[in-house]
Amino acid sequence: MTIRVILVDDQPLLRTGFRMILEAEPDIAVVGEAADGEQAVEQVRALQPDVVLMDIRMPRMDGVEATRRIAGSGRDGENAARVLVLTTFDLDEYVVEALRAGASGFLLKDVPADDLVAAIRVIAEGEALLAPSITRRLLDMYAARLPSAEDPTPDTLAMLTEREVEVLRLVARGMSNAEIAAELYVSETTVKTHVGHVLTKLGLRDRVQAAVYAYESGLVRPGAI
Amino acid sequence: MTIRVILVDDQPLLRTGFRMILEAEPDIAVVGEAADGEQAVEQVRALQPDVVLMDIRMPRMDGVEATRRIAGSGRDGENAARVLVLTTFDLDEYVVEALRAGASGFLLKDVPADDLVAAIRVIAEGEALLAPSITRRLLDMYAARLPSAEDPTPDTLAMLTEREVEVLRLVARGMSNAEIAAELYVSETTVKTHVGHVLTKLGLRDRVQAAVYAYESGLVRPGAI
DNA sequence: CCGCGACTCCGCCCCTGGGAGGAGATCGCC
DNA sequence: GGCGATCTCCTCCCAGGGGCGGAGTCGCGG
Repeated sequence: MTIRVILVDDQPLLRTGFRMILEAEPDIAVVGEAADGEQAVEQVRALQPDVVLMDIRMPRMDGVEATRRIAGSGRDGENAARVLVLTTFDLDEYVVEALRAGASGFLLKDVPADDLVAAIRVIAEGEALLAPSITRRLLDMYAARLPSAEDPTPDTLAMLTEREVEVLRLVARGMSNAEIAAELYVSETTVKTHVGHVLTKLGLRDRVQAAVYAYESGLVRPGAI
Repeated sequence: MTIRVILVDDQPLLRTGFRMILEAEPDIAVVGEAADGEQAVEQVRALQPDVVLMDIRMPRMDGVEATRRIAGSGRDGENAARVLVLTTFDLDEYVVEALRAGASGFLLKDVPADDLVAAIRVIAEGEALLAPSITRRLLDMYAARLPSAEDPTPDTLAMLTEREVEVLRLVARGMSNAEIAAELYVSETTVKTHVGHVLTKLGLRDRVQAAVYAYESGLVRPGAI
């Protein structure tokens, strides 16, 4: 059971290099090459590979979009090709976008040949694999995102009184001062006071920013309405 | 420059096994052992290791909490020990919790000795590393989060023109009409027109509701700012 | 007891925001 | 060519939002 691989990179030399590395492995076969995203999508459709080695920076259609087309098609069709993304630098934007696009792996181009081959085998089995520096970044984002969700008290939010948080929640539901007043059985003036306090305490300008802050801080979250 | 490691597991036999594997490496030294979370935290404080090999299931204080204490202390103190979590099963809850707690790595206990040693070296360098099956799960969660953002078209949103969506995004970042105008190089009047169209098309009253809608529809999501 | 913080309420003033209504430019499609 | 959609810009109007200053009640803790 050989692993069918397609190489996608706009530099022919690089493709040749990878091909030589991979052809040396008995269980891996390079069945196709592509120089840009559009070709890649066509090749994948035509050749039904197991793994696509994808450069992220390419002309015509970039690697992210190509990854989306290829990996995304797995939802309807059964056997989608797994995409292993390669890049020279570990630029944030590309990493995040590629992973969201459904890539199964992400390696830097300076990866040792052994690691590349090992990565292809892992990915062909349906697992996933990231370069350590990227894993680290992912985990950082992961760790950074949740503290704010577990205890929705990112410092500044802790300065608000109970009532102010209550008002902020209602602001974040798009309610006007009058509506909030009716909801809380207080006068509109009182609501304005609370809103004012929230704004000054959080260093915000208007209720729109307050609503945004409520979502960003995790105080309210999508779907909770 | 040897890597100082502490082993944390409630099974003495397992600790001995790991110790034998690691002591065979010239650049790794096992400087301590602990049988539960509380001991682990003490040992880390006392011995200042580089890497903590942590079992996730333990009496007294579980691995997640211990990880939180150890990795979390890195925010104030400078050199926090990196935590490499080990587990028998790749149970979702533990994985997610441990990663959120700040673990730098996650491996299954059936990992080959070579891989374990390699993982410790990677983590000692400040990078991160996950078992492929866990990487896969992480990416799936990652990718699963986006589909709703890829087609942010809960019917009504589809009625907006490209420009209107663009304006809506900026409104959802708390920007005023004047700021949006500056950002898009158009007049404030134009922005007001677009905002007005967005409101009427979506059946909303003001820009606050528009911002809320942007979050609720998945057009923008927390953390994406 | 007195101070302090939280919550409540008032009036005044100004500015942003949003509605109404119109208009010119470009593009693509019939 | 004509038509619709999109994007752009304008004026007039006024209600709501937010800053500012002031003030009253309650409960807690020094």
